[in-house]
Amino acid sequence: MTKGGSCSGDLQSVVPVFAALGDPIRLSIVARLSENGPLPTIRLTEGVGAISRQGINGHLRVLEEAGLVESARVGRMRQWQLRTQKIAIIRKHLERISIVWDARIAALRALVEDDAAPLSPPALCRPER
Amino acid sequence: MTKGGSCSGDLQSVVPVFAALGDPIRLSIVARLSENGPLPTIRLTEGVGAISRQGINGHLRVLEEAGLVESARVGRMRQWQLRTQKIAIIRKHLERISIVWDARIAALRALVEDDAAPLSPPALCRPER
DNA sequence: TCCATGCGCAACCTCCCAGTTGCGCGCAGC
DNA sequence: GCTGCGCGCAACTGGGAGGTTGCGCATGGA
Repeated sequence: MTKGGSCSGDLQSVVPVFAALGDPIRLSIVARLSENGPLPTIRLTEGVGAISRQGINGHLRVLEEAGLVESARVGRMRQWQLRTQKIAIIRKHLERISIVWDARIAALRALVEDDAAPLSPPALCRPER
Repeated sequence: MTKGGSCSGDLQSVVPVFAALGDPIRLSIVARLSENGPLPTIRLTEGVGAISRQGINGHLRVLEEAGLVESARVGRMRQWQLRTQKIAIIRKHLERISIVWDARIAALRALVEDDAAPLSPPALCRPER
């Protein structure tokens, strides 16, 4: 578990979130929930071309297990709504990756342009073994 | 193409980016590139337990097609480095989804608490048909 | 010149999952 | 009561992604 290496911490825990968003149907579900507010399953099934209710249900389960949506029975239908917490978490991870990378590239560029001794490459984490 | 509905615009174009990040190996590759700077394929193969070079190569191709990394031949090895542009794009999409949703939920909550007429639900996009 | 290294291409295999279908149940409305 | 709508569960299936193996080529160093 913690053997994955690098100091990314719990980065691996957000893999299901990215995987859940990496599907056109699921991403459109998230977008529709964001724009139209909470919706029942049957409402989400309409508007997605040529896919059964059970197919949509499977996608909703994936989104639910990833922590991106939550649901509750309202009468005889199940209402789905977004949860923005996981989205905030992956936004933070992405921000960190961008910042660390840009800083590293800037440092490398400075090293090259200053023609300094390129030995001992800078390492924010570990020298990769 | 433009039939997908909702005013999400080019949201579907970032699906491959999320799909590329939705794999533990690929996400760890991105993290290692972010932390350790540009690396050749053979270096990325080490450190990932029990997977062949071709396996890593496949993942790198996926990341490349998603626009998350780019590569160049340096001598007899292929050097890989991050591209932060697509990361910035999906950060923007995620930010928008969070903001729109939170605003909508806040408006709904205000409607309920003010006990106003709950008819004609607010719609930032379209009333979902 | 010769050898080791790192990469690219192609074929092959395995297995997981997206999607369908069928059926039954619970709730809303008449 | 009865009927219809929306949902949940289970079994089945096809296709594609992930991974390996084998081979050949180009490059760098002795």
